[in-house]
Amino acid sequence: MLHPMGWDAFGLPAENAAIERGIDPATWTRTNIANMQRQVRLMGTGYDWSREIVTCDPEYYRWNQWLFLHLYEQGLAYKREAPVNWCPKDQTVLANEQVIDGRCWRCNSLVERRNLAQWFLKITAYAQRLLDDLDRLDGWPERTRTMQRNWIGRSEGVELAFPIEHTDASVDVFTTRVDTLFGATFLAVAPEHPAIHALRTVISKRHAEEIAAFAQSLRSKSELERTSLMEKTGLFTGAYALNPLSRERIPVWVTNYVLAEYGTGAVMGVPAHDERDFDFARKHGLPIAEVIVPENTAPPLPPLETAFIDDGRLIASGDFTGMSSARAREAIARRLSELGSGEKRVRYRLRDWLISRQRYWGTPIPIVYCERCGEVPIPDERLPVLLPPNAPITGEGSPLARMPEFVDTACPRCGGPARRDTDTMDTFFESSWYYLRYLSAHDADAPWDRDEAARWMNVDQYIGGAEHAVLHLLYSRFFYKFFHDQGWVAGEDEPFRRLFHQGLLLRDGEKMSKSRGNVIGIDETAEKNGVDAMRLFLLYVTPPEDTSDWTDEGISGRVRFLNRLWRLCTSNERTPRTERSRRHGEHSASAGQPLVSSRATSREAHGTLPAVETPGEKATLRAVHVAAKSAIEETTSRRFHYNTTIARFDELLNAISSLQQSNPQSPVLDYAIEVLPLLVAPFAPHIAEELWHRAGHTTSVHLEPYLEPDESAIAADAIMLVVQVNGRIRARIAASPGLSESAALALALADPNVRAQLDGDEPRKHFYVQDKLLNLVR
RNA sequence: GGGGAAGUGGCGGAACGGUAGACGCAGCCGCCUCAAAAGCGGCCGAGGUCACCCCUCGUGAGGGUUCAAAUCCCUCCUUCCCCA
Repeated sequence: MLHPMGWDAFGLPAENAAIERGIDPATWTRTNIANMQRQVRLMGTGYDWSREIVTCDPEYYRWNQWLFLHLYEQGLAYKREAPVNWCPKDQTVLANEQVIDGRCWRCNSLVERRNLAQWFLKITAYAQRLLDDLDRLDGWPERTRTMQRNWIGRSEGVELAFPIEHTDASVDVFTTRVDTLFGATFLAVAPEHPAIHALRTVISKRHAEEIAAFAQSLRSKSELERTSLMEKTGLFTGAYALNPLSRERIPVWVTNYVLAEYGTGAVMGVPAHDERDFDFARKHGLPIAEVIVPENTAPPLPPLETAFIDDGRLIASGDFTGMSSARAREAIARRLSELGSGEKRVRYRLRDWLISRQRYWGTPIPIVYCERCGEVPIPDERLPVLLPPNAPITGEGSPLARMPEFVDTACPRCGGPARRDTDTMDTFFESSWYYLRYLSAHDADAPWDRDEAARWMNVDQYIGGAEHAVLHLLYSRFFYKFFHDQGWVAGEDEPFRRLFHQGLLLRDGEKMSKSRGNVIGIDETAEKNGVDAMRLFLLYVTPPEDTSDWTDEGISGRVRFLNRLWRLCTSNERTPRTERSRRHGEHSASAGQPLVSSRATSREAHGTLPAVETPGEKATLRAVHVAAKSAIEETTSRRFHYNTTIARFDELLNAISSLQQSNPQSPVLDYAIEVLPLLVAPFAPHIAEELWHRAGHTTSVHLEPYLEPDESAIAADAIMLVVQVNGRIRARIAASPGLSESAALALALADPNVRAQLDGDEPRKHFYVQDKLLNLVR
């Protein structure tokens, strides 16, 4: 098993520390990593630190650059102009989540949308594969797969052209509901749509000015505002388009709810059968033409109160009248294709991944701009392009752009003067492939070794927050498919076989955060309660997929558990080991040796079970093996509900306590106490190791095979048969296991309360669950 | 607005169609102690004159499927998440 640890170290927090407190991002990051690493180790985790990676280390990010260049070579990394969120004061782009109510999250100035040349990765080239392969990821939570499906957003429809009257121009629209084409009563285009330019010849100066002002007023609005929050508004352009099939003349409007960068930037307005178009048409007095009616509807039709968006049967649609929506979609698509006016198309909601950041603390993009050769990639052997130290980080504009010693360089192709790209990469770039770097953490010649990748990949169990469902987890899948296509990884082209989302840890019902001041100090809490108690508590409060709430009272229960464990194990030391061994010679290897010893397998090592005579002994032996079984099952099933396993440990201590009182000389007591450290070792590693050594062992408990649950110890030697009459419990009868159906029936019918409930009747039917329950039906 | 998940004692949670509330926290009673803490033992969903028998009700609300439902299905309410 490979269980490594590393640090996702580039990104904004380090840069903000530099801006706010003047600390060098590299120093700040190193200090934090050192402290966090110390705390991770303090918690008694078992990572392979020889494979530790740090993404801001040049030895790591040079491979970011290397991968970028290979993507570039394949045409999967490209630069183009794109509208971005731009803060005019800070002179930088902002991510969507950094724009709050249209304003910069930091300086509160109004954010503009600007066209800037940006680097993109062509994730859309993998859209269909990313979608299809979700079906195979059955080790992933269904909700995560659904989210990715929705994010990719495949839709099948028709792209068709509406010619603009009196011009050579036409406007393309995409629709999944081409069956409603005869109901189009207007054409809605984004105010930034390039066709607006072509309309110049047919629209008046007054209209043109209004449209320009309208576009300007929407410039700063985020997508969310325009499509959902704002009222749907628009302006008539003065131009008309022609419906390609009906040849009907429909007005062209600009609207705020159609986005230029989305789809074709224009939609056909069908008010009768689309809610947004319905609202818009009502507001602006546009006609509402019904062309789809529910099956079995006879005219006359009542006027529509809302849009009818379901499939139905076509009316008032020329040759297509009478067809079902499904048939009409096919027929109309075919006709449009014959006319050369449109084609069936598949579109995805997924957009290419914008990776440019005008920030300092990230991987420099390994491209230079040469006066003579243009855009030139840095050759592999000249990597890495190092991030220069002492950057002027002020929070305003790109720091790298203001560093001539970084920007001015020589063209790797012609040697002439050239300028470096001053953008850095989105930090999701490095997190999309780090899992492969663990395999060859110190390889100076390649990002990872192909043989190692063939041996280890893919990741058997991946654990991460649900907030990455459509970010990190989608990008990683895209990268891995690219690696697979390059032949760099073998086997399946999916990186993570099984995925588990852990929940958050809250405090007082709120997310722990420095600004709320409710963070628990790991050092102080460990000092006060001990690391083992912290570990047990975290596992015990909640199943790991749920959000947990840290409480100081809650942890006291685990402290008590550890104290009990300690007392039980150490009190037994009063009896000299040799004496005990002589007394219980049947299950100890030789006098003076621990009952449990280090051997190759659990079966050999933890060997023979002690003889059981009393119910208390049976219960204790059973509790030992039930606990072991729980620990193993929660692990192998990948359910990880160790809260139930720890409850089994509580029960075990309860059983041992009472056995200790009733039968202090019992060999089962010795056995249980011997294996206790072994059982709790993965959960409370420190106390387990100490108790293990105190019990006379000289090797680590953590190198020992886990206790193999013994089914004969788990099997109950007495059962309680629950007898129901008509589904209600009427008796509990003690019996021996292996009770036959007829014997169970006889026992039940002999019970006075059962007889009373049957009131002299014979049960008509009965249902028997072996050794558990008998339900009699009157 | 659409999609998804979840609602169980005072609290965190068990119970993957078969004894609802395991285990812990908090609380109450007792033992120990000069006393307290710790520890140990007991009680702890609601109700019927707790007689440690037995009965009734009870897993957000209402309906359904089933011999049997916290669990499966439908409607509604609430909360959270994702998307618009």
